Amino acid sequence: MVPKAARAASLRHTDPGEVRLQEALDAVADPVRRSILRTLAGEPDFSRACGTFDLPVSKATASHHFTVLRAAGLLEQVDQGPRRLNRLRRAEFDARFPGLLALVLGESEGERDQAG
Amino acid sequence: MVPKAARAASLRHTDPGEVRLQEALDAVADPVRRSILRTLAGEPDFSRACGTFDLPVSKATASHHFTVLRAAGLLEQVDQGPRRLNRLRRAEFDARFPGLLALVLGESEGERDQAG
DNA sequence: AAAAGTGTACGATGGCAATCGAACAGCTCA
DNA sequence: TGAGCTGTTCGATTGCCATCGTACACTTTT
Repeated sequence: MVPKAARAASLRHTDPGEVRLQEALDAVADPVRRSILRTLAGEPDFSRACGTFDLPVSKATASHHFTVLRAAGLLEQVDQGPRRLNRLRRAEFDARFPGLLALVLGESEGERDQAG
Repeated sequence: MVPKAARAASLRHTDPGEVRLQEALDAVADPVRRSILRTLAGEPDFSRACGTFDLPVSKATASHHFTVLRAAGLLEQVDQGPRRLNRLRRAEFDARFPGLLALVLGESEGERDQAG
């Protein structure tokens, strides 16, 4: 039998070292994506599947955000059965863009409210 | 005669300490604005008027970008005759968002090319 | 096989920000 | 006062991105 095209085929990771500042800033400029990063930062690596995040958007939109974050070198994903587990690429990303991730993770709740 | 409403009336500066991360990232995520910041970083304070920047946009659009940067606490402007001189608020902004400005200023030409 | 659960792909839509030209407002100098 | 310069404001346009629902793909379990 022919090996299955494994769902993981769509899992292309970007080396943080090859990410341009433009892409990194675009990724991090979205509040939903920053929320994902913060949640991830508070949990052990690969302990959170995409569907376990409490996000104010649809499943399709959430999936899109995870794709953007992965493409920006901000997270690594591995498939585990039907789930896709996530890891924040702290060290690698910080090496490429020192301080940027720290700003996102340090963002307090008070600084977030008022949209706009 | 009634004192003129002085052109400077439109010059509202934002204290970098009160800028939210969302606003800072939005400001810095635009390539034209980053170009302004980099140019400014290479010149003495208040030595550059808005019109002296080599930007790929119209006068009206450039004016808009300066307004956004000022509102984000990234620059200080003073009127000198018909000109508006600019100063990069390095220390203040860096105190509020450590490392962010450094990333922008450190962005090399090669990293900028390829749009997208 | 079928059902239930997780996530992606696709096509369409809406809103917002960047952009522009033209008009306006100050300043300086003749 | 008028001309020339600098920069802002205004209204309109455009392009892009976040968003959505639906359909599909894969996995696990029954």
